[in-house]
Amino acid sequence: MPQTGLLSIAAVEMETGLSKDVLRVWERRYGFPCPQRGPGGDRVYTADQLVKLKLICRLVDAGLRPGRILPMPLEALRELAGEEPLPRAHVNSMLQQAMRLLMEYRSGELRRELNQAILRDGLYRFITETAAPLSAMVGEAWTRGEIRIFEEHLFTETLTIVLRGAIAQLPGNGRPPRVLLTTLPAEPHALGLLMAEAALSLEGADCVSLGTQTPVSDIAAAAIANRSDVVALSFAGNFPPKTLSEGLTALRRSLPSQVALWGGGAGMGRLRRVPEGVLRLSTLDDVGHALTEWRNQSSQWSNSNLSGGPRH
Amino acid sequence: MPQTGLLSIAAVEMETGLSKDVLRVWERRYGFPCPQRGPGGDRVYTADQLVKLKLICRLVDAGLRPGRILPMPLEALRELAGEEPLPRAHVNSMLQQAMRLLMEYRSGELRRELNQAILRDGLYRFITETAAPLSAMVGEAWTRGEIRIFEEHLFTETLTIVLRGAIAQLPGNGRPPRVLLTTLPAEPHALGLLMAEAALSLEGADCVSLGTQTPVSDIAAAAIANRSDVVALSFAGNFPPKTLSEGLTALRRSLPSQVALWGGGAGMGRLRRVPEGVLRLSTLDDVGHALTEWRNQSSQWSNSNLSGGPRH
DNA sequence: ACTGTAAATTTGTCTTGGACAAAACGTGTT
DNA sequence: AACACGTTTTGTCCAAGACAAATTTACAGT
Repeated sequence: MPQTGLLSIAAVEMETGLSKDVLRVWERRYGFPCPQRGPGGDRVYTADQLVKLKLICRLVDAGLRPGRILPMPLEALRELAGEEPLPRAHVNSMLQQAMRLLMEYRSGELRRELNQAILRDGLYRFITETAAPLSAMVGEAWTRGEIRIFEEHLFTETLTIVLRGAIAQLPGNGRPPRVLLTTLPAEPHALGLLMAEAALSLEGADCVSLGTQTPVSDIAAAAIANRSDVVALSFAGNFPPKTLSEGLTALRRSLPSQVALWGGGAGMGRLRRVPEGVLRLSTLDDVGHALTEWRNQSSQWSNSNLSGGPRH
Repeated sequence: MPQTGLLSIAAVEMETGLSKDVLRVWERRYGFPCPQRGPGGDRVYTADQLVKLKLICRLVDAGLRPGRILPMPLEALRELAGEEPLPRAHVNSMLQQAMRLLMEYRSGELRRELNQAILRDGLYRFITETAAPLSAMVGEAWTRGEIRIFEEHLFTETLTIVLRGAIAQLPGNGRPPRVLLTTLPAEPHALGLLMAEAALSLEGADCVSLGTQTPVSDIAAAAIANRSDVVALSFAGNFPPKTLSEGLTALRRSLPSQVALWGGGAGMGRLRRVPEGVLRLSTLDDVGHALTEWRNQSSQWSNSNLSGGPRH
């Protein structure tokens, strides 16, 4: 059925991150999205409604209230979005070149270009100035419908190869802290995690990654088995804030108190209040700071106190 | 509040992966899980119920039916999980050693051991005799409850690093055919795909991977954009056969007829009838055969016929 | 004995309309 | 301004029912 451009409520949930409950209650209260119905009375959404919903999600994420913007026509929303202070940072020629290669499906050249950028700028600047902005650009381009899913997949795969290659070449001397990296079960995106791992490994931290989507209780068990000093989680921008907050709180409770809990990624930045005992890393630069901070506090603790370590 | 080990329905959804709807309908139909209620009538689950639920999830994944096992007491479930008839015959010392390292959380040593195995046996024998059987063993051990999810994650991550490293070191001279690798949207497992990519790259094929979970229409679009000669899909053993069959048929229709369609993995082996125009690769050995076959037919075609290439 | 078809069962997802608590907002007071 | 207090907004949860797809079972025809 998806060939016709029509979507079930489950598909819309997947695409937008809005729960079925929210989609239904918005329809009941504000009259949008008001989908057609299939033969069984089930909701069938159009591609246009999906586009508008995604735009609404962006605006809600930006702080606007659903009750205000949901009844508005698409034009008004576009205008609002246009007025949005666009963090469309400096788009240098390197990024544009990469986007062009991607859209022309020249993945081999893209990979070479990225690897060359690492050698030219160093891994740290590559991550902060190329990889991260490029990922954001690709995500936005997909939201705006400028590229197709398979191009986004190809980009993800290419950048993954490049980053993994770079990480593999690092000495891996295994200085403290021991960091356990993963994501919560609702977060399947691995790129942010990989960038964090690269940044941490670069500073000589002893990283172990579990990949994506590890249940909370398993993260805690793994942290203990691994004798981790730090658990680091990554959240994409569309991660539901409530789920995020609850997940972090639950994990903080399950974790021994001497194990620090760090959270990063765009989803983390969107959070109003960070749960107690959790350190927010707003940007990739914060990763380095947090590491230095941890090491300072750690040496203090080990000099003056026998038990435990830094809390966060 | 959950300091007492009590969980909301959302928390259980996150831990188990079962949707709220499923949790409610199971309770209604089978009487389990039957949580206490909070002040507002909302469900409050205990840690014990969560443990039993996770065990049930494993058994359901293994093919047992919810209606049969949900009314059973915990003891009977444990027995079932242990009894699972899985007589794993040929287990050489290398595999046992790897399993031991994994269960003792010595991931660094595991990685070294695996890399050493590549050098000792060669990449091809490593894939067929170590990586593939080991993946199966880990999957079974998880089904039987002998290892926890995070250990399975750690294994997947470690093997991924090793395989990606090996692939990166291959020359990548890009001889035909051009192969596009990915999985259907319902298949999130990447290891099988990675092993296939390694086997194909080893034979000098020109591989491009889209990672996992690409929609059918996007696979077709990508194959055209990439000028692929072959599209290769991978399916884990628990992949629903009906979905598999329909997915392959739909993809075969969307794909230009001169593009071959190959399917591999345990899920593929379970299929009774392979859709027309699809080549089944039952084992990893078949990958090499299929490649040789394709190249033979391809040279015949290009000598005797201007249009198209081999069909499968 | 095998195979294919038809009926019966199982199972996950979707539906409606109501209810509630936490968060955000607005207002008045110190 | 800063703080406490009602008010509105908003996301999540609930119940019980319905349905279609997937699976199992039963049955007929080679």
